[in-house]
Formats: sequence, C-alpha cells, structure tokens
Amino acid sequence: MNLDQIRNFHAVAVHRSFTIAAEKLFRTQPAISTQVRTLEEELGARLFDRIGKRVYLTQAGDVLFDYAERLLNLHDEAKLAVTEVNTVPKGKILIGANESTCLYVLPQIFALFKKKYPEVQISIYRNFSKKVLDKVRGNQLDFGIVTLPVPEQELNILPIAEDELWLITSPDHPLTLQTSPDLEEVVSYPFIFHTAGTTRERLRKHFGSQWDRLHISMELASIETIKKFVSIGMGISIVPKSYAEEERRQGTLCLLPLRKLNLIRKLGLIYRKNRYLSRACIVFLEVVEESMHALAVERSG
Amino acid sequence: MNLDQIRNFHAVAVHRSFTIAAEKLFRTQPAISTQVRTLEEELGARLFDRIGKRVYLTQAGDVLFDYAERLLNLHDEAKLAVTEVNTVPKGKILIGANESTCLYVLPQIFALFKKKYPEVQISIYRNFSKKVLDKVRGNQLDFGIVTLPVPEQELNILPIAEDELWLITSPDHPLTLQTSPDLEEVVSYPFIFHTAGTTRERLRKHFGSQWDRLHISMELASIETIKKFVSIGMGISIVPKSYAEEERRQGTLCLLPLRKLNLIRKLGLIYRKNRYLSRACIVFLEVVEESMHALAVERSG
DNA sequence: GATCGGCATAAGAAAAGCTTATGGTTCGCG
DNA sequence: CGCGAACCATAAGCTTTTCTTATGCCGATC
Repeated sequence: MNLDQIRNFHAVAVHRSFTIAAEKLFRTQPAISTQVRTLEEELGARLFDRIGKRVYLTQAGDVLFDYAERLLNLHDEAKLAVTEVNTVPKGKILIGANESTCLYVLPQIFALFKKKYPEVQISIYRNFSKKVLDKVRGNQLDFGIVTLPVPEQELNILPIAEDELWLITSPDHPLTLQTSPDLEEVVSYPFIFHTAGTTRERLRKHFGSQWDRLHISMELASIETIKKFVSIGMGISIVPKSYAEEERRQGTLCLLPLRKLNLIRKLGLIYRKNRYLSRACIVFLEVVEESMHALAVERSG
Repeated sequence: MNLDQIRNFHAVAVHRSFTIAAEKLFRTQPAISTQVRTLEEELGARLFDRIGKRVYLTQAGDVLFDYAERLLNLHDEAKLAVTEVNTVPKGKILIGANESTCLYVLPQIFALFKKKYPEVQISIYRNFSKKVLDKVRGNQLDFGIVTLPVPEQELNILPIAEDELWLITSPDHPLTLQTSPDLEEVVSYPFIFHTAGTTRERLRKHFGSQWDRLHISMELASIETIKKFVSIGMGISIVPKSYAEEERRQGTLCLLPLRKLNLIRKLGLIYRKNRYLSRACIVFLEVVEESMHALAVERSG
C-alpha cells in the first residue's frame, strides 16, 4: 500500500466512480481499477461493492477512507513544511562563540538579524575558540566565531572583525606616563591573564624569551573580571582594543598601544564546507556580511 | 514522494547510515541512496548532510522526520483497522423490516446476536416490505426482512419464518361459537385492516369476488392498534397466528382458523447478490440461521 | 432488445526501482 | 604518513511495477 494507491482509492470513493477518478488523476480507468484491486488484495478486504454501474464503499472501505484523508493531508502538510524550511527562513541556528565575542561582537549582528528574521531562533554555545572549532567540525554547530587563523581544511572562513591588542592599566599606573611603552618595560609589572585561550597562546609566542620573566599575578576566566581587577590596580593586561574603549571613555581604564608589538586579533565566522545551508543559515550569512559593511562605513565615516 | 521513500528516509535518519538502513530494509545501499536523492530532488531540499563517513539530518530533514514518523504510524494503523473490520466483527448493520417483524421476529434474533457480538451496532429501518425491498436493491440496507415471495433477481433470499393467517375476534364474538368458520360467513361481519401492506394485497386476491362484499369498518396503521380494536369488538381481522398468541393466552382475543383459506405468510431475509459482506454481516447471517434452528427445535419439542 | 456506460481483464509498452560494479572520500590504524 | 577499510555516489543492466490500449462483460436505459 503506497500513497499513490491511497490517492486512487480516495478519488474513487469521492467520485463514486473509477472512470471519473481516473480523469481527475490523469490516468486511464484500468490503471485505477488494478491499483484498487491490488490494494484490496493486500488488505484482504474488498473496499468497494461494484453493483451494476454503481460503486459503493464497503465497511472496510469506509474505515480506510478516513485514514486515506488523514494520510493525504499529512502528506501535503509534510511537503509544504519541508519546502518552507528553505524558502521562508525559520527554524534554529546554532552558533558557537567565545565569551568576549558574545559580549562585543554578536549583539550588533543579532539585533540586525532578529529585526529582519524574527522567526529564526538563535541558540548560542559559549566556549573557547578551540571547543567551538571542534563542534563546527563535528557538525554540531551551524556556525562558529573564532580567533583567526584557523586550519582551513573543511571550513569556510569569513573574516568579520580585526582588533589590535593593547595594554590596559589602571588610570594611575606608572606606565600611563608613556604613550607607547616597550615590551621590556611592561614585563616588569604584574600581569592578569585569561586562564586559557587563543590570544594567551599567541601572546606567549610573541613574548618569546620574555615570557618566562613575566609575573602573572592572577588568572581569570572572563574579560569583564580582568578589566575590573586591572582598573583597581591589581595588575595590567593585554586585550583587544575595542573591548576596553568603553572603560577608557569612562576613565576607569587606560589603553596603551605596545611599541614593536603590532599584534592584531582577527575574528572569523566559520562553517563547514560541503554542508547544506538552510535558508535560515543563508540569510544569517547575508546579515553578517551586511553588518560588516555597516561597521566599515561607521569606522571610515 | 511515496511511502517507500519515506520509509527509506526514516531508516537512514534513525540509523544515521545509508548502509545500515539498506540492511534493515533488505535492500542494497545504492537503492536507498537513489531513493533518498529522488526525494530530495522532489522536495527541493537536501535532507542529509553527507560529511565524510557521517550522515546528519539537515533542518529540512529534521522537519520531514517528524512527519515521516506520523505518516508511517498512521499507515500501520490504517492497515490494522481495515483488516480488523473483517476479522473482529464490528461496525454497523442496517436492517429493514416492517412493523410487525420488528415486534415479533427481530427481538429474539437480536437478543442472541447482541449477546455474541456486542460490538456490532444494529440499526433498524422500519417501513413496509415494499420500501424495504427497494432500499435493499439500492444497497442502502444490508438486509431486509420482507413477506415472501419476492422477485428473486439480484437478491439472495433466506426464508426465516412461516405463519398461518388466522382470524381474530373479540372473546364474545358470535363467530367464536364455531371452531373453523367459513369465508362466506366471515365477510358479513365488519373488518379491520391494515391501511396497506403485502398481506392485505394477498388477502384481496384470495377473497376474490367476496372482497367487494367485505365491510371494512376501520383501517389502522399498526398491528397493535388493530388487535386493540378487535378485542373491544369494533371488528374482526386476519393476522399471522403467532402475532396474537399472547392475547389468546390472556383471553383478550380469540384466534380461529379459517376453513378453506389455508393462507400462509412466509417471512424472508433478503440481501443483494454480488455484495461484499463484511464480517459483521456474515456473522449476522449465521445468527439468523442459528435462531431459526432453535425455533424449529422449540416447535417440534 | 439494442445501445450506451462503466468496470474488469489481457497484453504490450513505459517507467520506476533494484542489483552489481565501481569510484571517490574519509577515517582509523599501523 | 600511507594504506586499507568503511561508506556514500554514480553508472549500467536487469527486474518489477505500473501505465496504456484494446476488448469483454454486465446492467441500465430508451
């Protein structure tokens, strides 16, 4: 019993005629006849009484008729629902990002996106870039926002933001007397760092031999707490410049570029290659590009 | 999109593997692959992400998956329900009968039937034999109980009861002095008849030339009222003997055989030829035959 | 009682679906 | 790092299913 047979049966029942049913289904009458007969044989029950010219539903046919309607309706609904997924953007997007991205990058993008596509639900997985990367590779996330560079294999990468790494200190710190302190000077002061993360690893490499001379007074798990402790003079730190602009304006932190250490942190949106993008995912990509342009204009303007 | 494709899709989704799905469905892997691909093309949406060795449902696939389960369940249910109609007797039986049959014949049969098959609902269409006959011919009734004979074309006929037509009078009627009055005597007394019906027509023929001499004092629509009026002496009537046995016992009516008028009224169960009998209808026929045997034994014993 | 309408059946053609064979990836293991 | 096994896609050929055309049969209708 397949849907075609059910459709045939249903048409015959509705029109009380094999011939008319055949017309409606753009088949010939024998085609309908045999299909109905096959159905009857399979079910072991006659579905119609063929009496003279007339066709009547038997009791079994009557029972099947109700199911036929439900099946056909459900089938139509299914087709519609599946097609709609990729025409009207809706459903859910899973995005992975680290904490700071969640705080400083995603809000603007999401605001724009939600305004355009309110039906799409966004779910955020917050973790270190490395974990995010794994989950994107494992197809458990639709998108990830991670620190670049990233091994390119299997991934599409879309750079979305650049930020210089600057030194932050408390407003009354001795280093603030300089406009652009030297690395060698800086290492003599106690540092506050993230417990882990890509940026910390990159800094270690850039510091080179200086790293061992570094005095790490604290390790904290979030940018917000780091800034807090830096502002009360518990140590100094290095963070993406834009993450501290707000505090600089308020005067709670000082932002200083480091001489000779021209470190740039790039953020990228990543997603798996060969992956089928739902309509919701496609429009998300569009919105990301769009908001990048908006930011670029903002900066230049 | 047919049920087979949906079944294939579902199996792949469940096992997250084309190969395993193929095994479970006793097909080869390419068969499953092409079917799924066809489905994807028809829906215009990819249903799986094939990434490396792994298979993931896309968003569209996820949507379809829910529908697939519902469709397959509904399909199973439909098969079961249709098959059950003709194994476990249930549903509805439509029976047509005239008033007197309803009163004196059906109750015993129905009692037995209901005891054996409580799930079958019996619906009675009460009308004259002629109307019942038409409805059985028109396939609007499963069975009819009518006065025989009946034109045989298109019908199966099962005789179920015989009854002699006897005279009924009030207990103090002059005719009661005789054991078996003559037709010629009888016609001099006022008669009460049914307004219409097969028996009345048959009597007319049998009375022959006497009919015109008949004085019909009343015409009534039901056996019960006829008996009432006869018992209070408003006239005499001729009815199937068994219909007045009760009143004879109670002494409210007298039952007398008519000499020379050996009229027998036969009742028959009729149903259309070429008609598919549901399980409920088949067991109804069985019960009817069974209760006929029971009555035969009762009479002989 | 001849004709028309409507379903069943048969035979041949078309379409769909399955299998075997094979190729390209990926993943795991030495 | 490379090799083999696992897995899905594709192609070609064959089988099965399903369609159409042709025809028969039966009941309804005039």
